[in-house]
Order: sequence, then C-alpha cells, then structure tokens
Amino acid sequence: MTQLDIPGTTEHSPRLGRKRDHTRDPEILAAALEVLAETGYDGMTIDMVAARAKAGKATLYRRWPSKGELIIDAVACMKQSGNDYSRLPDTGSLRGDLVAMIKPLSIKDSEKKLQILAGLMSMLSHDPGLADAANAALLEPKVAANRVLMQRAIERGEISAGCDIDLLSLITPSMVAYRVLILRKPVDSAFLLSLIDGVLMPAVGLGPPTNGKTD
Amino acid sequence: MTQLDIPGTTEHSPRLGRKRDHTRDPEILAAALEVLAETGYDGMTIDMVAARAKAGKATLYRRWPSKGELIIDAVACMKQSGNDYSRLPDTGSLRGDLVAMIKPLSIKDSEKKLQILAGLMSMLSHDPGLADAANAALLEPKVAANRVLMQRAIERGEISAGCDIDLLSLITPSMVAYRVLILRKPVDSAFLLSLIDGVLMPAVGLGPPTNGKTD
DNA sequence: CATATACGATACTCTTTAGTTTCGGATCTT
DNA sequence: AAGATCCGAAACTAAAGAGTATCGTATATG
Repeated sequence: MTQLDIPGTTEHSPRLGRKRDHTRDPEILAAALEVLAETGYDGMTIDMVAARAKAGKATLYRRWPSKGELIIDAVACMKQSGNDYSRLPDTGSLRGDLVAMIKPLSIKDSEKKLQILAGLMSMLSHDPGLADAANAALLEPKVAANRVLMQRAIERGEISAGCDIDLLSLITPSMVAYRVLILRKPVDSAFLLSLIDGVLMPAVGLGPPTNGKTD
Repeated sequence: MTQLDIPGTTEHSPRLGRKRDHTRDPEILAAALEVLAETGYDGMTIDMVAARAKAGKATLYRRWPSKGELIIDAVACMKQSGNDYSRLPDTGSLRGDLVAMIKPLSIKDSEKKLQILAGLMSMLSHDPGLADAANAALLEPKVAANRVLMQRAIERGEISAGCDIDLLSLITPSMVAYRVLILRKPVDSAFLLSLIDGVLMPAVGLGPPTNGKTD
C-alpha cells in the first residue's frame, strides 16, 4: 500500500547466493499495521501478518526478533509515510487554512491512524518509548500542522501572540480521537467546521463569522 | 475501595447450608478494575483478579460465565460509583462553576478511569455494546456535568443559547484523555485553567478575564 | 449439633500463539 | 550451469492462560 524506503543495508556480504530481500519489508510493515488496526496488538498474530503480506512466518522472524519489535518498526515507519505536510495550505487567513485542511483523504488517514493507536493503547502505559513513537507517528504530525498554521497567523498579525498555540493545536486531534474511538461516530466536514468556528476561532480572538453580536 | 451495592438476589433458595455470598462481589469487581487499569484487558488474567480479591478462581466463575462478562459487569458498576455529580457547584457564574470542578480527587478519579479506558480501548471497535458501556461509565459523567453547567449558564442568560454545548462539554474530557493517555503528562490545575480561560470561555463568548482589549 | 453447601486453594485440561525448525523450490552470483 | 543462500509453507515446541474439577474447610441453617 505505502511505498516506503528502508535504509536497507545488505547485511554482511556472502560470497555466493542471494542477498536478503529487503524490498518486501514495507509490504510486511504495512500488513502489520493493517492487522494491528483491525484486531489490536494482543489480538493480532504473527501468522495473520505473514498471511496478509503473503510471506512466510519465518521470514518475519529473520528480520525482526519479536512481535514487539515488528510493531515498533511498523509504527515508526508511519512517521515518514503519507505525511506530506510539507506543503500546507496558505490561504492568507487562519480560518481559510484550517478549512483547507478538511479533506476526505486526510480524514480517512486520521481514522486509520486512530485505529492503530487504539490497537496499542493499552501498551502505552507500560512502554513510554512506544508511547512517544506512537504519538510522533500518529498524532503529532496533525498537531504540528495546526501549530504551524497558527504560528503563521501570529506572524502575520492575524491573531494575538499571546495565544497558547501549543494547547490550541491539540484541540482538533483530541476531539477527533474522542469522536472516532469513544463515540464511534463519523468525522465529517460539519463536525470539523463546528470545531473551527465554534471553538478554535473564538479561542484565538477571531469572532464568529456570521454572528458578531453578543446580544 | 469502592463500596458498591448489587441488587444481589439470593439465587434460588436451597433448603439447607449457606447462600451464595454476594457481599464480596463489589470487592471482586473492584479488583478486576484495578487489574484492568494496570495491565489492560489482554494482559489481565482471572488468577490476578482472584488473587487481588483474595478469592478463589472458581468463585469468580461461579458468578460470571467468562472473563468478558466479568469485565462488562465491572465497568458497568463504575457508572453508579463515585459519580456524585448530583450536587454540582453552583457559584453563579459559568467560570466559577468550571473552576470549582477542579479538585485533586476529581483529577485522580479521571486518571483512574482513563487507565481503565485504555485497558479496553482495543475491544471497543469490536464490541459496540462495550464501547457504549465504557463511555457511559467512564467519560459521559464528566461530559454530562459540563453540559449541565453550561445549560444553567444559558438559562440564566450568561451565555448565548446558540452555544453548541454538546460539543463544548466534550472539550475538557477529550483534552484530559489526550494528555493522560498519549502525552502521559500530569493533569494539574494550570492545565485545566488554561482550558477554561483559553478555550471554553472564549468559545461561549465570555472574553478573557484579564485582557479585554483586542489591540 | 448435624448437614448441606459455598468457600479458597490448587491441580488439571485444552486451546492458542510466540518463536523455531525443516524442507523443497526459486533466484542470484560466478 | 553450478552452487550457495534465501524464500514461503508448514510442522513442531513450549509457555501461558481460560475454564473445569476436586478437595478440605468454614459456616449458615435447622
């Protein structure tokens, strides 16, 4: 599904025969993420991942020493995949930028990431390293994007420099997570728009777009 | 720890001998919740729960047909315990009420509930009933409290009736959940106050308490 | 006090799954 | 083409844990 690029050194050099085929690692990691999202860490088995990737179970163990390491690798590799926040919207207004971030593809991506997060939620308490990796790969990209947008708005003087953008940039991700994981309701434009207009814009001091009167 | 009250019918009546001792059910359910919070659903074993409750494993199976049913019961029983939101703060102002909700005990309670939630997060996708039960027992009480406070503020004319209180009442719970489960940072008054003053109050149209000037 | 029954402890069965080993076939190197 | 090695498939091992059965003890009922 995702085309990843692993630094993939060719191990130590054998005189003859084949080299270890690292070209399929991305497929295996993608399969692991799929199964993880569907069944959770404990529900998932190595056989499921191998079957999904059409690889032998032994092949997986030739590359990763354990199930846990495989998952850590799989989560970590999500960080660089599909996060093309390099070109963020730049409409000239904060609201325009935030609205421009609402895209079906982005929503689907978020929902998949949240399913993965749910799958390893119970391990996060016991493995701080995994928790950091999961945050960095699954949530932080979106948070960072929001932060950049707000920072730009500060720099162009649109909003006050006193805004707690570290806090505000967490609102959408955490509300989306709540809605998907707990309420199990779909994330649609209406919901995201009500977050933008009902929460974020007022919080940065930009009044509501339609109703400027208090009474 | 928690003193629960189970309707506890005495099964069918035996002629002689003891009746089934349902007085210890609450202790067992409390033990189950503790182990669940500590190790997650899959990590927890019936033996752990039995040991924690100083009960025999067979005793647990005499009362609950399976591990899953035990957990469902344990989560469900949380709903009525420790949720004395019957007497909510009533300071006369929304901000006063929200600030009055900040109490160390309440924070500890939330954190424990969130650990329980994390423990069964991966099952919520596969068991909608459990998801509803978990939400009703672990998150919804806090959400409902916020909603009541805001509804009162609307009724007394403090804030606009157009406020989306169903949305706004989710903000604190979801942000706290994010902070505890993902960021694994402590929830303190400073954080909650910045939510109130930096997000909620602006969103309901009540300006910041110190700085009323826009420029 | 006698008896039936529920209790806690513990041994047991059976299923699942992580991780290993084996093997025939495919493929790269020389 | 020959040889070495990696591949996928599948059999295998070992450990963990859900659920059951047994047993001696405690206790409520009568």
